[in-house]
Amino acid sequence: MCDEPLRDRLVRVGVELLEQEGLPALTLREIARRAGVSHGAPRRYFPTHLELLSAIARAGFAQLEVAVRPRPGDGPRAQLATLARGYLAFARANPGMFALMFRHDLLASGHLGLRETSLPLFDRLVDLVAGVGTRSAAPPRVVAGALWANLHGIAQLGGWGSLQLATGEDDPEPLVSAALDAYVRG
Amino acid sequence: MCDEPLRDRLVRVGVELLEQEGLPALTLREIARRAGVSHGAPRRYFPTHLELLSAIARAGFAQLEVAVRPRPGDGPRAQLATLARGYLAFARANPGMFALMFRHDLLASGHLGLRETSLPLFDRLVDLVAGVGTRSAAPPRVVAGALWANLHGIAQLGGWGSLQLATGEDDPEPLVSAALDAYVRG
DNA sequence: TGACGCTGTAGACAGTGTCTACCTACTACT
DNA sequence: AGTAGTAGGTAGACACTGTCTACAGCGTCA
Repeated sequence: MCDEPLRDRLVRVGVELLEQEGLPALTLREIARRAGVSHGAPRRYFPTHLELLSAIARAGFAQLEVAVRPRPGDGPRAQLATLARGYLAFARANPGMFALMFRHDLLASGHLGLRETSLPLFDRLVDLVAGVGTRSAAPPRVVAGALWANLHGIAQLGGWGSLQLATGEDDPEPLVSAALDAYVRG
Repeated sequence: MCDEPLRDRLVRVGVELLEQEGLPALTLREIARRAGVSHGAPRRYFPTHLELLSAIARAGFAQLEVAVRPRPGDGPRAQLATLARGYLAFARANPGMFALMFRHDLLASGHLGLRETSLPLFDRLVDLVAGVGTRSAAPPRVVAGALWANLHGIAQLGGWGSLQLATGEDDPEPLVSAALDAYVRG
């Protein structure tokens, strides 16, 4: 039962460690320790710490993809709302993973798999925005970019309490509704 | 001419180092080296690395306040545009500083001076939003929060090229215009 | 003169990521 | 069957980090 490949085990242990202890605890040596191997072992599969973190982040993008998956039968507007609220809910439920996923200084930039997972997601957002119809003359791709940035900003600023402090509102939901209302037709 | 207090010199050297070498280079020991003192000296003024980084970030917020200062004689709409574009321009011109300012895990949370500088700035945004008039029924404070999150998301995602990759547009200006149009009256 | 703070030095410590030499078990070939 | 080769993991060194503690130089004031 212990025949799980070390490569997979390292990523799995990393995800767990990230959930339990947060991003600063996600050191190469601690991951190796929890996986029950020496600190040099990960090097066999991940030449550098960044590559291991990138693999963990890629697992996070896969989780995110599930979190924003539309429910069957929903129209474009409902799918868009699901995507937006799913994005925020994911960031709220997995703060460490969300922080890692967008810490580009920690990730091997251009790493295969990261852009592969996130770009199709954005394309889906573009399609939904185009399907619902925008309020501005800008092309759907630009509106989708602005909307994504808006959701991401809410997640980011909300994640460390800045938005709560500024607006006096603890729930990010009004902001999400405002963003959706601002960009797409009701 | 060398009578600049070490405390100020450390912050100044830190700001320069951040501009020149980026956030990862901003170690306590390197700052001390460039300030020409031993690595233990900063401890006299900043008990921990986080406190020194917080002081540097506070200098950054002061710079930001200047960057978004409205031009005299402008109406609320123009002031709002100046604030939005100034925020983006600052993030673009000072990527390292911008990254530090919002790396809450690196900053001493609740550090005096950080919230003191950023909250009045947000209040100004609220006033401008209220002055111009919003497109939604949400209170100005919520709209201002959503708009801030939007600008911040554009700055963040644009900073590492994700938005350019997604939208195919290199200039964030269309996104800023879209955000302003989406939230406030033209 | 002598005690006392203030300011900075120097070294130790545990922890990190990376690198290199080695060791072992298994595979494949002659 | 015997042996060479290799994949997979170990162990230790290295330079670097932030923190801590003991100590030295210096001015001030009683």
